[in-house]
Amino acid sequence: VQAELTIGEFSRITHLSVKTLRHYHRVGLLEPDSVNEATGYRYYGTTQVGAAHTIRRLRDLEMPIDDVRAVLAAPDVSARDALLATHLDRMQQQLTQTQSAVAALRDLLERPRAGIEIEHRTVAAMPALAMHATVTPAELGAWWSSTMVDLRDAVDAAGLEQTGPLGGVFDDELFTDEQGDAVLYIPVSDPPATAGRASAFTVPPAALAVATYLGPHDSVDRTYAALGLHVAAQKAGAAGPVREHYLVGALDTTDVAAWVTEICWPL
Amino acid sequence: VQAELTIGEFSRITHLSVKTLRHYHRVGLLEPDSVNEATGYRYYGTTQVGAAHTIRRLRDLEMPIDDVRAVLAAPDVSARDALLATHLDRMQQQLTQTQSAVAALRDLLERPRAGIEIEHRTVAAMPALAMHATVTPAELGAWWSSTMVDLRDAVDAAGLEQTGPLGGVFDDELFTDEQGDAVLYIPVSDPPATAGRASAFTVPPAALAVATYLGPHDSVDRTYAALGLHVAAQKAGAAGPVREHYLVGALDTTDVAAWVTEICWPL
DNA sequence: TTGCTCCTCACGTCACGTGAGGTGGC
DNA sequence: TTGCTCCTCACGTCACGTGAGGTGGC
Repeated sequence: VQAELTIGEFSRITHLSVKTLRHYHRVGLLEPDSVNEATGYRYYGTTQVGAAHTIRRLRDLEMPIDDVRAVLAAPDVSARDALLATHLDRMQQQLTQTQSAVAALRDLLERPRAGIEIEHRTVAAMPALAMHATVTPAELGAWWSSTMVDLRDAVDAAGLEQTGPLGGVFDDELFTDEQGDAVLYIPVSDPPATAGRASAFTVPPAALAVATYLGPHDSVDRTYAALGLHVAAQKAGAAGPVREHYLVGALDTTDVAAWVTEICWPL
Repeated sequence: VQAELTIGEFSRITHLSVKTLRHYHRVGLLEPDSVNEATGYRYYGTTQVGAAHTIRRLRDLEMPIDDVRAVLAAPDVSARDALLATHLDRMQQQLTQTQSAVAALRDLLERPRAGIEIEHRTVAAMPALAMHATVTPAELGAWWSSTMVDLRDAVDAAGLEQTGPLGGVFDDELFTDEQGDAVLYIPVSDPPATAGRASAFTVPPAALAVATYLGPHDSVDRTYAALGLHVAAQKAGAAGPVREHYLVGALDTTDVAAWVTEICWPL
């Protein structure tokens, strides 16, 4: 027979608030050992303290409750550790994003809005090898970083010669709405129909307003704004997806300050 | 006359979603230059792009909207920078907390639950100099760190001699509810009524169950749990606030692994 | 004229916290 | 018996996102 604790006792022992314990019961994360049917009183067993501690630790790390449930239900230590590792990876990514957000803020406040030069350019259709995805704005960053590497590997594996800089084509909806198509491509002279997860793609011809941006990708929105205002001033409506050309990018150097990106707004 | 942009154009230019822009209008964070009364259409001015960028940067750093509003309304650069510095401090604190939460998780998963030794002890009343506060659990950590230093300074400034280790008394409500009284005290033989923000305090006599905890304060809940279960097993109800004695703590060394804390649960 | 853009309104999300109003347990 | 503990239920918080249903602008 195991000792049963009231919710108040269990709260004092685990340092989880009574409201929180009731919430965890409601959502099925931590069910009391027994509940008195007549009174509704919850009774916790002493062996539940360990689970409570695990939950507390994971919630301190802002792991979603559904994921916490999965950790508690993990069949063995290696499955559990895999779930934890995934979450710690996510946290590491967030930290990286926060660091670049701080840098972008500093940049915005300190760097004078340089007069951004805008050039008009007409480009012909161009054969390329590409990877596509329909993503949300939140997913775009992760997709962009990983796909860039995958694409280069696919081009290398197919023994193709790159005939121009890596580029991307992005639906407007990716910025204004919740979902849109994204494409990353590498120009090659004679692309096969498919190469691994990549496939042949023809970058369409277009008239573009182009501005060049130097530095990490996080502050690129300032260049977008300058371009967008320029185009709007010309009363030209939206005429298709925007493009980016990575003249110097993540595949070339880890020094983000050395990155050179062309932003292209269709006319 | 300044060019006016529709919400869709402004969205593409600033990379803020249309839904987000409407939300910012609703809460008065970023009001369109003009709104057509008949149709409700919002029109943004080109000069609002800068504010939009600032908002975006600050929201990327999870600054609450009310604080963002304050930054935008700051009368000068130094006032603005002060607000930003406060937020960056908060973020730094969060980062520190996250790091210790990761350590605490690792500790929980890796360190075998050592058989915690519990001692019963009866203590007499003891004169001390103390600082009090009514705080929420969320505030407790920050209050604890800063007050500890303030209290030591007050004792030093009053030229008093410390007669025992720094200690704390904490209401149960701090763990089970949303608010409670917290006290930090330093035993001294003959305390003045007040010394700076500190005042005389008599640590009440008590019968205590005591366990010693080695290491950073983040994993202290495991010792609380062992003590609480021990006391519950003896069918002794809650008999007043818990106490902590910091035999080795933040005032003594920055090496958190060397900290020694006695946790005292009243009987 | 067509279809694209814009609108409002009510509700959902996430992990709880708040507070009213009431009952059971020691 | 008293008052302390526990209960439910509905709503609030925060920063938006969702989706229905409808209208205006080029």
